[in-house]
Amino acid sequence: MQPAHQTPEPNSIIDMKDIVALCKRRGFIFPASDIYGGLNGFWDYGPLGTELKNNLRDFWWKSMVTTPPIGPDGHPLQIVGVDSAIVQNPQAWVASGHVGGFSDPMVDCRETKKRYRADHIIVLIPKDGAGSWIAVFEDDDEFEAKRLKKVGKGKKAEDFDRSVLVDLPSEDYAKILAPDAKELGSLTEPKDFNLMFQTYVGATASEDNIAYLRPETAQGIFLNYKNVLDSSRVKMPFGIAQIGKAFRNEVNPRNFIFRSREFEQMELEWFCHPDEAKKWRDFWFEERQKFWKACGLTDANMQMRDHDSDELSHYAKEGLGTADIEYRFPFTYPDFGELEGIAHRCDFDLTQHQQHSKQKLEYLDPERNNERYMPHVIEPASGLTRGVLAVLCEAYTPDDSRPSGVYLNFTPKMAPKKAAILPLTAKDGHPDVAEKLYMEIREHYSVDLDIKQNIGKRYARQDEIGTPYCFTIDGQTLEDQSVTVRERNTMAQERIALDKVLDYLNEKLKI
RNA sequence: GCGGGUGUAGCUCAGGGGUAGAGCGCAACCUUGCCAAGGUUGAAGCCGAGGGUUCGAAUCCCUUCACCCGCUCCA
Repeated sequence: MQPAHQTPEPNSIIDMKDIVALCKRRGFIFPASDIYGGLNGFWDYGPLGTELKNNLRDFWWKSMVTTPPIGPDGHPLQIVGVDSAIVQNPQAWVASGHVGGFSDPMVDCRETKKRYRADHIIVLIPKDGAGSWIAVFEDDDEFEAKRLKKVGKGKKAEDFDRSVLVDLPSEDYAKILAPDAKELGSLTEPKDFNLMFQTYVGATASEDNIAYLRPETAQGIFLNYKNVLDSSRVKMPFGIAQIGKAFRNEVNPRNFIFRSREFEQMELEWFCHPDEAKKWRDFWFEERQKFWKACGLTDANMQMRDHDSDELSHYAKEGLGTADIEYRFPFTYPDFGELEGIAHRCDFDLTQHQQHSKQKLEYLDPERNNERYMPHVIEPASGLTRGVLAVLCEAYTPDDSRPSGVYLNFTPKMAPKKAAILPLTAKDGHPDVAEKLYMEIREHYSVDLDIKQNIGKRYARQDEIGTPYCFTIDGQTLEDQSVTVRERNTMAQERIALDKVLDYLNEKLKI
């Protein structure tokens, strides 16, 4: 049976422009260097955005490091934190594969304006030397067959030699027919797009002192793996967590803070015996979904997706692969966008660093008859700033029935302001009582005191910034020492005792 | 990086070769008192930035920056 009224699916009707506008209007997120016209791919967090981001960050840290979850065997997990430098010895990035592999050669087609990965284009070279060279895509037989039929002049696949585009000298480009082009020689020379930001250490800029801003926080953990083992009493299995900024010189930053050039990551590297990798991968799959749900994200907008084998990273080619927790952002709707990746990195990173640094990084396990092994790593890696965006999108709730037209349905844990204290009028002693209450509550929670204008406007303002509770002092307060509590989502009110306000908040914010 | 669109007060927008307007918001005061009420007064933009044409440009031209959409890209 169909429901009488089809409610629209969550996030299907939200326009990102409205969220961006609200974020700027209310002080969540601004374009970086706004007064100079902004800078593509960079964003600043305003007063409320900073609170929101810190709430998410602190919750992650608490659930990972301060009070880690109970493991499958019933014991609490051991997880410690680090805060590593953004600039590291450049050799670290050679070992991690970022210096060599973090750049893609790209070619543009002057005719069709399309852009291709040069290392994914195969050129068919006629064995008899006659006719044009035909560019096709790697591993796309269907396209190749179609293309041959159209421009192959009767030749068959076996009449051609094959070469990857990047292996051909540039003087041959004039003979090549681009994948979607009609004319020969429309491809530009390959250009490298290195996604790592470069800088120079020291006052002089030269090849000798090039350094990079970290493109991920994960390597800072691997670099400190030995230090942590030697200085703290962790033993296998254990985790090292880090939250911090990372930088990627994205070709094309898009979608508000979803893909920006400077962003924040929350990463856990979970080290374990290779035989236990699967157990822990499955554990973290479950655990991480619980986390995002506790942040307010709903099942309807979340999905788990295993990476296809061809999209796996260099470190995850072997092993159990990678799965993403994806969120259905308004701009990806009805599809989903990555929020967190849970990867089995095998022993790739530690092995690489052991080779490049010549330091022994194997683990000597006294609980396994002194077995020496390179631990495997399960990595739940999420974007803090992406998380902020997901939480914002989830919270954004258009509602024509209320004056603000919209409210932010944050969970109390995420809400930048936990409560507002509002005297009904600016006289009759209401402000005095309100101020006294405010002085009490502000010791415990981030709370607003607002006396300006009429009560409706103040409720509307609090709705727009997602404050879950408003306490209002009115005439009755002076008679019986009670206040009203207005709950944001329902707009329903109840009366509670003035001296029970803090208890009320404690109770509501406990979860 | 390519194509298309946009860029005028905090926000949403109108206008348009002779040195800027509205609504909302904001500030103050009066009135009201439980969901953006009414009134008075006021602050706030030199029209994204740079250059050019012109006696004169925010309005025309060029360049550039940012944002949005589509492609591309996202180790």
